[in-house]
Amino acid sequence: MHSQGSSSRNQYDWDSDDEIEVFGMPQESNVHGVEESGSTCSSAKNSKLIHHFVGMGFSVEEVIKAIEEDGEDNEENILETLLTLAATIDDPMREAFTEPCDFAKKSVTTIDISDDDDDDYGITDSEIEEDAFTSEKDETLSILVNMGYPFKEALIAIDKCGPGADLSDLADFICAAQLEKEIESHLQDRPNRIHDTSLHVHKRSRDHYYNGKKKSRMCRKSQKKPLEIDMEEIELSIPTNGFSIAKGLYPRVVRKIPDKLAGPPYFYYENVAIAPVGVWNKISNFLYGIQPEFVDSKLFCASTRKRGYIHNLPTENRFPLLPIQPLTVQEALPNTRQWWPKWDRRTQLNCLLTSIGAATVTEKIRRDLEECGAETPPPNVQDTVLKLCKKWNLVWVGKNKVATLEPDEYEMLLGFPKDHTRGGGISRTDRYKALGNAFQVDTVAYHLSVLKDQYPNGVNVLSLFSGIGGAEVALHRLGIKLKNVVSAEISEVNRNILRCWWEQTEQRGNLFEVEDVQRVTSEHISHWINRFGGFDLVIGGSPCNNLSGSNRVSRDGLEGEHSSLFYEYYRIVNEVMQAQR
DNA sequence: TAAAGCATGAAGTCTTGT
DNA sequence: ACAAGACTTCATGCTTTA
Repeated sequence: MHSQGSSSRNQYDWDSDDEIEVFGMPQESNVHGVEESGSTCSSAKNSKLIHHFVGMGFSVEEVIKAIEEDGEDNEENILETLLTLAATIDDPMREAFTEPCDFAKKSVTTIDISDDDDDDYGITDSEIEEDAFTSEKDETLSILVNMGYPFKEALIAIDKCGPGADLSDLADFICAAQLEKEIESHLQDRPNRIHDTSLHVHKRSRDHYYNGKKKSRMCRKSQKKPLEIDMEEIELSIPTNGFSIAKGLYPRVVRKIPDKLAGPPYFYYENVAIAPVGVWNKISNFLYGIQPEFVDSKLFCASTRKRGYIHNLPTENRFPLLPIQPLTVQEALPNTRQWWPKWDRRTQLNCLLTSIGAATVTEKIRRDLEECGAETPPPNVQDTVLKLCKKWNLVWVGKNKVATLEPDEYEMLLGFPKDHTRGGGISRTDRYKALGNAFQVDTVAYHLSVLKDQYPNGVNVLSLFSGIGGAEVALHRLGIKLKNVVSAEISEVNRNILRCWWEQTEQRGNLFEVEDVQRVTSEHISHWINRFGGFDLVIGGSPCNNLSGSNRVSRDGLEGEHSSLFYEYYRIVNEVMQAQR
């Protein structure tokens, strides 16, 4: 092997003389979340209204005030009042909350990297993210989330009680809201919840699986210890793939990692939640029987992204990236707010895919709306327009005018630095593709946050199917130093993106690039382990091409041409686990 | 020739109603 | 408990344009 280019980068050249089979579609990850949060309002209609407007990004106080002013029957006036309030009141909290992530403020001193020196990375205590804790709201939010409370519910509690409120009051507020919701749901579908007290995960119904989680969360306050599932009792057959994500449970993992797998080295695997029947079951069986954690990124940003994660990381004491991203489209893309018609009740976007809608779609919408002339289009037109908007993730950018998202909006929503995928000879089409395949950074970072305390001096990472470097960006934003990163990525444009980011952020560690995971041999792995003293984390999401519902042509399941690369992930993880345990 | 534009459903999950 | 309808999806491949 030889190194080339910058001194901080080594290019491994396995075999110089043969062609490369092109596979590979990287990945990224995500999450999901709480659908609705508790409300304290007594009137059902009032409560619904409050939810609606809070979902749009207004604070509970503002909404209540507006409802009192305009009455609960006049939604249009309420919205106007709220918009007026938002425009006139200079709310530092809101500003802090909606401020786009600032990635460019790190002052990193440049330190020479020596390829030959494996031990001295010249890493000093970093000031990364130091000034992110500027807002009291952010800090309070962070503490609450650390305590295990859902973002959205914590957010509403802070809005309601004020950021300076006593933590116990905030916690009480959240618990009360959760309890209220729980009771409500029990009353509504009691038959499905009879088996709550038994935690046998092998029940065939998704509801039962979730009920177990729900119970554990609900009881957390009175009984600190989370419910644990005895691995012996788990039949490792996952009932179905979907896992009823819309139930909106915050990621709370009840599964217990067997002792043999607990502790480093850690691995982290990601793929689409809604895969063909049996796929997750199989993946789970390969990855040591660990159950997937299904999460929807809508808890962490303004767009949905339902993904499953299998890992052996601890789940206690996770914390989110700061600043927290806006959770509504209207906050994330403030310029659209004034054009958002009241009959379009979307507050979050659907999944960001690898391609965008055609101009004919937005043109049709414009024409349809102009033709009906009225300020409020008739229900059938509303219906047609809404369906298209949801299908193609369109946002309002003018009167009767919708538009597809721009690549930089993809970047922001997914938690990447602005212009992360811009320039360097990359086409717009490729940007959409790369971003559509990427991790949602905030989501993955939430899971990886537990590594920060454990590795104050940094981590050695084996990053498979790296894509545009979602894992690396997540670790970096967490302030976890990257000592040695071996990154396998088949796409040259993606490798270029990661390398540019690596250099641009002045990483002090070493980046090793590998083109094809299939070329990674046991010898390579042994070599790296010897050289670095072992990997701390093996992370990656194997290609989802053949799993995704968007694929109309070759949704062939885990054995598909691209998705079968999962077995490469397993092979490599397994080698690392064997070698380091 | 590379990039952009565009049309192409089915498989599951989730919701709602009975 | 069940059925029917509503809803969403890390995409592919052909055609057109620059």
